[in-house]
Amino acid sequence: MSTESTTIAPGDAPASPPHRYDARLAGEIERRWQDRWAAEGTFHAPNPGEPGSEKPKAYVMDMFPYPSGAGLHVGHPLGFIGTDVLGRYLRMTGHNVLHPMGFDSFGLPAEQYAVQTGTHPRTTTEANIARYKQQLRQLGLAHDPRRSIATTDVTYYRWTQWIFLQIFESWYDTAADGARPIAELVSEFESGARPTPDGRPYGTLPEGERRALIDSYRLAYISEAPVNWCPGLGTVLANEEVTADGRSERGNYPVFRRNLKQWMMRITAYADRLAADLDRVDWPESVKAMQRNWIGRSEGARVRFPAPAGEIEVFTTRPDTLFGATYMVLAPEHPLVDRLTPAAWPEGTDERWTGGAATPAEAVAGYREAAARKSELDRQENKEKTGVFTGAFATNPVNGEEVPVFVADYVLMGYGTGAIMAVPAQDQRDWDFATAFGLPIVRTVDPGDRKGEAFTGDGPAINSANAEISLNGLGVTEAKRTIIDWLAAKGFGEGVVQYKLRDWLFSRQRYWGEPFPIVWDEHGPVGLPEDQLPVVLPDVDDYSPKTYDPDDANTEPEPPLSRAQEWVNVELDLGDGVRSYRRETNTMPQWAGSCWYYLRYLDPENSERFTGVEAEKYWIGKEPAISPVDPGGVDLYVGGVEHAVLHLLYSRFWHKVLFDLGHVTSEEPFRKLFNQGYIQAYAYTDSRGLYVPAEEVVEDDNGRFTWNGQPVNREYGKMGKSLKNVVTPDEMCDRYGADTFRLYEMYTGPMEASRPWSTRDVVGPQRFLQRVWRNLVDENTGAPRVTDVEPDADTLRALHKAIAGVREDYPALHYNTAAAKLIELNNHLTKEFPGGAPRSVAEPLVLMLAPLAPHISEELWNRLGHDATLAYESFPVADERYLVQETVEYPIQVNGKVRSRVTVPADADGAAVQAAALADEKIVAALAGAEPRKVIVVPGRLVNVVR
RNA sequence: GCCCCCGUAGCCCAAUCGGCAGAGGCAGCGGACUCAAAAUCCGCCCAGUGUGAGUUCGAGUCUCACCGGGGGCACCA
Repeated sequence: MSTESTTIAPGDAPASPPHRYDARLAGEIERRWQDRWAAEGTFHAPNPGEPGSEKPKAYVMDMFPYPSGAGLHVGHPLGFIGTDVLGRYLRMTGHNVLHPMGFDSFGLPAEQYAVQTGTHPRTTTEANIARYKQQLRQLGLAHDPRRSIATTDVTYYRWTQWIFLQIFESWYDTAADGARPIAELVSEFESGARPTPDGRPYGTLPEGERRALIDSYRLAYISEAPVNWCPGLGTVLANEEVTADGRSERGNYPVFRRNLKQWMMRITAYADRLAADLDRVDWPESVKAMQRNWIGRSEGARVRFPAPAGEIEVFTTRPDTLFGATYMVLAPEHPLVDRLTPAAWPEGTDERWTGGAATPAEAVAGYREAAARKSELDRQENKEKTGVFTGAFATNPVNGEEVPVFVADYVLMGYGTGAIMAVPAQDQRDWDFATAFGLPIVRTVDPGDRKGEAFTGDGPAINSANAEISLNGLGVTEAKRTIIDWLAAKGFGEGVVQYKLRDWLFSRQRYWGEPFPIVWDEHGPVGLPEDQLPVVLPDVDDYSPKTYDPDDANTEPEPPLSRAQEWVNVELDLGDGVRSYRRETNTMPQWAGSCWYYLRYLDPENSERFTGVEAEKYWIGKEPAISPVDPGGVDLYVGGVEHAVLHLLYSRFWHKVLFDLGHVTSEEPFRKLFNQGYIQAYAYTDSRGLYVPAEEVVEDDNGRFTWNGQPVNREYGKMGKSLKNVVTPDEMCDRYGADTFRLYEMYTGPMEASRPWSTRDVVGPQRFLQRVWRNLVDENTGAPRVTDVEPDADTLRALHKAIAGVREDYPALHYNTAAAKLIELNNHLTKEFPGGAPRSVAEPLVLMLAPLAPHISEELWNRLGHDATLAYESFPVADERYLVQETVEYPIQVNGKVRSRVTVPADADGAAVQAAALADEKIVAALAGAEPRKVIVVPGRLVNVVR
């Protein structure tokens, strides 16, 4: 009864052919080549002077990641793969390519984990970096492993501290329009070339005063500035760490605006250059626009209005409307308010102006208190104009009118002078206030038919003349120029440029950041000499800052380092004998390390200098051949648009300081910037609104989504653990291999486009690689199956068309279309050469595939008989002969609609094409004997007959 | 409220200077292979470009308005 059973038990199902390119074989190939690249140092980029550096260089770089505990998901490597493809292509076209990777490893999560568990942040950070490196390695990225840096490395942050000292020991010389060493400023004061503010000789000033004077010039300085103080977290926060309703993003604690002593960086000194030099870099217009907007350059005038308590200075962009200034407003915090306020209300004060208070002082105090209590949210949502009269008047300098002075919170202390001249006729905010308070409105620009609102457009000036000057009839631009000249001549004001940009709050009350290379004596901060660097973070028992009752605004930040008393109190000899100092206990913000890492990659082992002089010139020096105003910088910097302003602006600022001081030759850090899109993902919620595993959701025939049979809601957005829709590169490498994963990410769309992740679609790229493999390798034996047959003309045309196309697409970062062209070529091989591809086509195909799918390409190249890596092989070059067609098929349109086609020799001239078109029988029929009115022949494209 | 970007087959995406709307992939359908299925292979189907005007011999592409989506800024004088 027993028979040979042909039933195959599950588990040993007939395996696919032993040498089929599947996930298992891909994995084996990938690990083997990754090991070989590492062992041979394939991607080591030589520095100037080393063999290989004579080639043209290319510096391609990613925004480095923060190594979080969650590891990478499939969205993170998109840009990394994109730069890798470009780098590999450039290497094969004869470039010396630098493609490094590092880690932005200071940061809050490791510190918070330390607070919770007592684990040193360095332990967590290093474990996370190790995991990131492993995840990145499996993707086959051609980084130079010798140049990997982390901002938390002591050998790195030593130089972050050094750069801080450069900034601290400099001042901005507006005459020279650049930073200079502070020692030169001291010399100017000492010699008397530069007088002190009150004229006393510098040498006669007490030391404390001399120090304070010099400190007030430094590019890094201590300031008592309004900051976001969060007692619940025990730290000050950057603006972007505070939510719109005035709470901390992390922990949701109240945040208070408080004046606290903090380190600031004088980025405002560079506002003009930061704005102007945007014209010299190759960046997306949107990012340039955001930076310009952030810097907020506006041209206008300062005008002084005489008042009993002193002049009130205002900034206005519309000095042409001065004759329409009918009142003034000071910000509630304006220092002049108290002096202006008289003891009693003037006779006949409008009741709407007093806020119901008996005296001006009372009204002002009440209003200030109310304004301070208002949350950011109130101010944003409630734009109704409020304010009180100070009881004082000032004099409009153009017409001698007495105008009332108000306090109102729609004027901000932080912009301009904190005071405005109000011109209700030409400013809607002033119009609203004037209407609410019954103030006069005088039109000074002819508004045409517009009534009942401010007119902010251009038009002829009216009502704008005094005994000496008349603006009447002038347009806005002309009127501005005229009145500024008059104001300057009379000493009432002058034209100025104003910026929205503020100085950069640079200190944080945290543990896991760079310590400042600063100690304090009785007079203030002292920069440590270079030989005392690095200042190493001390070990502490408690990593948390002192926290307080979240609602208690009247508390002071106490950084974690301040408790390390034996570290804080030091005896040092800084040149005048051993003395006692206290170390600065704040740490730097996370932006510090990322401000200059692109410089350290150039020369990571340098222990004498932050980066090598020659290396800087070689990799990022100015290249006048690109443009006469080329500022230098990284050739391509790829990252997300979320860093459009802060990181990129801070980095540009530091770079310009280093340039001014002669430490670098380039003027910008990043010559070309590219924002990659995001991989997004669907997430699904059940009827209770809880997220369900996205992987398990299915779509039914009606297009509805269900999970375990129950209907679920689909949302589209980020990938995240809490959304239960994370897909990791590790999973993809296991299921398909890294090459398939790389190809999928590059193939689904152009680099700049955001797009949904779709695991289902990954089989497409996998099938393609499988087909390439099968065309070149026998799936049963693993032996190459290329032939030595001469390819036919069609095949050569297909090959060279692909080469020409791919050579255009790679450098333009159009990887999706490059891949399509390779698929097309491979499809041609599949169809025409079922017995194996001709070697003369197979080899260029492999080389062209290599940037996108490097492991399989290396393996194929090897099996085709080449021992060396293909990383330095020459990229195929198209032969023009195969790109020209012998004949061209012209579509023939009649009135723009295609009616027929004719095929003519490719070298036929316009007349011949026209003759052939008009002779076509369908066209003859369409014309029905009539003469065409016009015939348009577009060479190589089409013919359009107009009847 | 202001500014910027994007809307092309069921889905992801192509389309030089304005010149035949389709390169490629996914899904779907049919077939080959298989006892069967998976995998693999071959073939096929599918939109007139968000809407409405305008310029043009000709518009996905240029202009204007509107609709939808995304992003930035938001009392910055």
